[in-house]
Parts: sequence; C-alpha cells; structure tokens
Amino acid sequence: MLSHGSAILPSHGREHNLSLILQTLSDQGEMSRADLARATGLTRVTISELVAELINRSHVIETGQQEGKRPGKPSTLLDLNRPGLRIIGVDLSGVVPFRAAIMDLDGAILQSFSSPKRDATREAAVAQLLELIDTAIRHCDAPILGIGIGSPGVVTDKGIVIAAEKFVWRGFDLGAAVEQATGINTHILNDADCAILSEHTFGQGSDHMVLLRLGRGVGCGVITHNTLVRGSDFAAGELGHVRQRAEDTALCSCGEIGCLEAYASVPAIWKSLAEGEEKGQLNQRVAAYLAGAVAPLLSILDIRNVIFTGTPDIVDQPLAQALREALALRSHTARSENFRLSLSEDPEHLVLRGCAVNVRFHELGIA
Amino acid sequence: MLSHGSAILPSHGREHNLSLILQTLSDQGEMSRADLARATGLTRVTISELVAELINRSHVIETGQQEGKRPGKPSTLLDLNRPGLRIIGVDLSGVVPFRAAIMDLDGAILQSFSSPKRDATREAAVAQLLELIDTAIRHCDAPILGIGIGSPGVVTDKGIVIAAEKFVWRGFDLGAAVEQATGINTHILNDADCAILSEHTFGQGSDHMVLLRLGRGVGCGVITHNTLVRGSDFAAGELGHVRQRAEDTALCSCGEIGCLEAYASVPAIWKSLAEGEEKGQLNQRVAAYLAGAVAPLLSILDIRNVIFTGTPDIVDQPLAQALREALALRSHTARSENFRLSLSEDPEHLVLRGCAVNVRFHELGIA
DNA sequence: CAAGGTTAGTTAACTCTATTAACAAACTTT
DNA sequence: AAAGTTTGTTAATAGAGTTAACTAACCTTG
Repeated sequence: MLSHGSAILPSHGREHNLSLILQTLSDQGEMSRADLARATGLTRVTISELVAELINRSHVIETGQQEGKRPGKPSTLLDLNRPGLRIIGVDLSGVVPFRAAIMDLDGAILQSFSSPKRDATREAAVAQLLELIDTAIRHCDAPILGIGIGSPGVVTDKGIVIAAEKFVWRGFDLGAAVEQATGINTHILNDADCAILSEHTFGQGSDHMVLLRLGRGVGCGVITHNTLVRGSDFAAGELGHVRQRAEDTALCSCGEIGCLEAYASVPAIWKSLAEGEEKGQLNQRVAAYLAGAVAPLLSILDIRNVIFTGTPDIVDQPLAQALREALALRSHTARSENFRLSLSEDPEHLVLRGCAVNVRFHELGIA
Repeated sequence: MLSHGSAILPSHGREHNLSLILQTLSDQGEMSRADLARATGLTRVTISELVAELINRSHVIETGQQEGKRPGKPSTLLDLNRPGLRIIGVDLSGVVPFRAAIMDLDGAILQSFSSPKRDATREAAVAQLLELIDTAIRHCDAPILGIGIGSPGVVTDKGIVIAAEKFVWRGFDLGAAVEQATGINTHILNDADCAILSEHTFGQGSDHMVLLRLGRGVGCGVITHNTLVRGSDFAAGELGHVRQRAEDTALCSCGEIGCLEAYASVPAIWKSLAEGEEKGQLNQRVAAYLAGAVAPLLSILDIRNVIFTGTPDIVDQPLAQALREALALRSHTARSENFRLSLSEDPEHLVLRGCAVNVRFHELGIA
C-alpha cells in the first residue's frame, strides 16, 4: 500500500531484473539460464543478455555442466560468484571491542580479526577502526564487494552516525571516512538492524519479524512486509529507554529513570544475580518487562516471528521460555498457532553476518 | 531496505509513470505539461504522450489556459478529472450502523446515505449493504471510479473478510459479492486502516505515523516508510486485546481478561463515568493504559506523528493532553522536539474518506 | 544406427518506452 | 518589426523487452 517515488525508466527496470537474477541464484543456488527464465518469467533471450552483463560485472560465474542423463542439450550452470568475491564486516556493537571478518557472499566467516580493547573514542576510535579494516583488506585474497559496519547508535541511510555515545560520535560521517581511506564502498547500519538482517537472510527469516537483543542495552530490529523499519529519524529500535510504569524508578545509564534497560539489560541482570536473586524468579521478572514492551508491538503489527538473542549465558532457553509465556499472557498474536519465538542459532556472529547482508543489498540489490 | 518481487518490464515502468503524473497532480493541483516534466524529471515529449493516455482513460482533463502575463506560449493546464469521477464509500465500522457516501476524488462528501439499524448479520447484513450501495449508485451523476468499504475485523488484500464478528462473517468474499452485484471494482479494508489512510492523504499525514481510534473497541493503524502495515496475516492493528499486566483482570467482551479494550474503549469509559469516576482521574487512567501499549511502538518504530481519534465526546482535548503526558513519561521518542499528537479534525468521516483513498490507490495508483 | 523428439542457448526482426534534436505556435520585450 | 521565451509537437534514435526461427547437443526408438 502507498509508497511512491520518482520516474522509472526502462534502465531502472533492467537494473531491477539484474538483481532479480542474483536474488534467484542466492535463494535457489546454481541453475541454468533456462531455469532462470522459468523462475523469473523473463524469456531465455533476455536472461542470456542479463546474465552476460552479470558475468561481465563478475557477479555471476559459470560453474560447469548439468550432470545426469536427460534428453536435450545439457545446460550450463550459473551461480553467484561465491568463490571470487569477499565482503568485509566490522562489528562495533561491543560484546567484543572491535571485531572484523572476511566473509564470502553467504556471510560465512573465512577469517576473523580484532583490535585490542582500549576504550578509544572520537578520532582514536576511528584510527583503531581503520587499522583493523586495513588488516582485513591486506589478508583478503579476492576482490572485495564492499565493507559493512554495524555500529551502535543512530545511523542514517547516508552512513552518518548521528549518535553513538560509546565513541562520542555525533553527526560523524563514518561512511565517507572509511571510503576515503580504503577506496571501497562502505555501508553502515545500526547493530540491532544488522542482527535482524542476518536472521532474515541466513536464519529464521520471514516477511514480518522482530529481533530482540540483550547486551549492554536492549536492542530491537523490526521487519514488516519484507522491509527493515528504520523510522522517521533513523532511530527505530531504540527500545532500551522505554518506561512501562510511573512506579518504575530504577536509575538508567542515560540519566533518566525507569528505562527498560535498567531492568532487562545484561548488566542489570548480572547485578540482580550478584545481589542473589534466584534465576527462575529473575527470568520471570525480566521476561515481564520485555514482554510489556514487545507484546503491543506484536499485536499492532501482527508479527508472529520473534528472534531472541544476546549474551549466551544470559539469553538461554529458560529465559526464552519465560518470555514466550509472558508474551502469551499479553498478546493474542503470541497465543496464535503459527507464532514462534526462537533463540538465534549463532548469536556470536549475528552483527558481522548482518553487515554482509547489508553490503549484498546495496551492491547487488539482493536480500 | 530489502523487499523484492518479480520482473519489471518497460510497460510496468510506464504504468508507474502514469501514476506518478496523477500523484503529482493530486499533490500540487492543476499544472501544465511542461510543469509536469519539470516536476517528474521526464521529458516534455514523454509527458505529452503519458498525459494523452491519461486523458484517454478520462483520469485527467484539460482545465483551461494559464492566466497572467508571461513571455512564451501560454500553457494548457491539466488536472485530475475531479468533476468527472466519483467514488462510493461505505463505513461499516458501526458508530452509525451502515453509512455510505458519494465522494469526489478528494474524498469530499457530496451526498450521504444510511441504512436503518437492524443489527443484521450474515446474509441479511450483505443484503442491507448491497441495497445501500445500490441507492448510492442510483444517485450518482458521474462515472464511478470504484467502491471502497471500511469493515471492522480482519480483511485480506483480496477483499476477503476473515473475521468480522459483528456480522458473523468468517472467510467471506465480500469484494466478489459487491463486484458481482454492481459490476464496479470494489476495495475493502479494515476500518482503522481506512482511518489512517484518510489522515495520511487528507489530514496530518507523514511517512511514519500511528492512528489510535477509540470506539466500540480500540483500533490502531500504522504507516512506516509511507507504507501501510498490514501484518503477516492481515491482522495488524488489533490493539484492543493487548494485556499489560498480570494484575489486569477486567472481563473483556472477547472472553479473555485484562484486555486494553476492557479499560480504554468507549463503552468501558462510559461505564466508569456512570459509576461516578471523576473525568480528570479517568482520563489519566485511560491515558496510562493506552500509552503503555503505544509508547513502545513509538520508540521501536521511531514514530513521531500520532493521530488520536474516536467518539468526539470521549476523545477530546483533555484526554489527548493526558495521553501526551502519559506517552512522554514512557517514551523518549514522545519527548523529542518534533513529536506531535493531534486530534483528528474530522473524526466523523475518517473511515469514509479513507475508503476513497483506498480506491484512489488501487484504481489510480496514487496515495 | 539413422530418424525423430527434447532441451538449451543464440540470432534476427519487431514492439514499446523514453530520449535528443529540431520545429511550430503563441506570447512578451525591445 | 525583430528578438527572445516558453509550450507543445514531430521525427529520428537508443535501449529493453518480446516472438519466431535457428543451431547445438543430448536422449529414445524403430
């Protein structure tokens, strides 16, 4: 519904169709030109021409002949240029200080790098980041499709970090800085958004989903109608500083009182455990806080797929179960038959792999 | 971000460009072909050709010559065919039982009709509806672009009413029934969704917004990135049966306990008033319930535009102010400078005019 | 094993959409 | 009257897709 823009020329349509081919290969794996024609509805003639262009861009390669006995001319199989393209991802979200990786097009991590933690801020943080990226680039044995960065805070669609308190970046054009230093296209996104992109493409994805992430704060990513919600000022996902009740008065690191983060973040949970609160009881309390914020979202947006993730020793099956129950108590949607809440299978690398998804999206036009 | 589909052919692009012209005329009022060329970025040649097609479809008309002294050939002004096209809308949401209207392309109500209330259900409700529509059609003095219906309950994109308890419709193909009886294209949408479309197009619209509607129940519509959120099973907006706390145990009409609707719907408010609760106190209590559900949504989706509407003697400025304060207490987003919560200026006709927006969208491709 | 059928991919001719370049029409300014 | 502006059209061109017909390379069958 709704949504508009500017004029569409035939050449824009062609660019879309090129991406459609890449998307199809990404989703269904290697296939022939004829297969692509059947899958997309375009003719074999057009597919041949488009594929030629993609091979020319080295986004697609021929991988050999179709095996097996069949009548007719054997087909030439095509695939994304998986062996010949690399993506560099950087996770600034802070579970580990600065982490980078060389990945393939499927977000598989081929090699990892990390900076020594030194709590750098401002220019020092940038310098450390650039050094880390440079290290990764030097270790790379194939052309690099792009660089993806997952940063905490608010990031615009132009790669400007409006607010990342951790590094004291405010209105900093991180994208331009990295592109200038490396000469490689760079795409930046909020860390929770990276995480949900990763789950959407490589994990338990669907057209409508929410990802809830407990770390230093409480992060949240939302996809509706297969589209990442970024919000009117790119601040979507800022769940940590929601307050539920006037009676909630715990002091939050942001200076306000009663924020969700003061009750349900990993530091808050550690604190309660240290104070001797029993784990089962604590889980219920934390789940109630989280569900209070998320349940209305599920009902209002009709979302039936929730990914729950974060520091693994805190975000475990018992807490997930407590959250399921707390959501079911509050939202009709969470009681429906096709509702599911799952733990992320690979919480460690969610942000990094989400960076890869973001690069794929911008460079190849595929989800 | 993300989102994909099937192949785009040049003819699809052309259809988009035709809609782009209609959209521009709708937004900016009458203008010349040359103006359209400047506004869209297409050439004058192309615009002339596209406009010819639109005039042929009688979606656009020439309205005269440009006034005023200017050098150059005077331009011929174009506009949407506002005088020559009608939209029929039907509001089944139930403040008044069955209400229909003949509207122009701007959703201005030219003539109203209503059925006597008889609490009809099932086939009887359909019969009453068809009779009302027939009356409207017979009173219409210009070609009808389409019929729009705003229905309570869950409505799919194919016009099938999955669940509208009020009429005991379950999986009923209302769209097909009306189209078969009238021969006119018919588009059905949930009533709260109609309401937000109306505000989006004719009222206080923006790319990211929420509409909250108190009536028999509590309805909610959401637009993000200029797109109406319909949810994974078209059930988005079902806010009435969210529960906030385990301690909430008021019995709801749906059979469950603790639903928001049992505290903050118009019937619930009437009941509390009848029981002698003071209005100011009641406003605060209702606002707290509503804000508890809506505040997380504002923060998570970064929405800074809230429309508040419903039965006018309940949804008034004092309640709006109480809601503003309750939201500000709970959401950082609601405390931001560019946040605004407004009462709808024309709550009476929101659903009807939203039907017109929905017809415009499907028949002309404009928002 | 030659003939016939099937499937993949290409070549050639055509349609459709939008472009650029040039022009005619109708006005204002000098 | 001559020159300048702006609108809208005509004519020729470029690009993205289509259909129709072809070649290539395989399988099956009499």
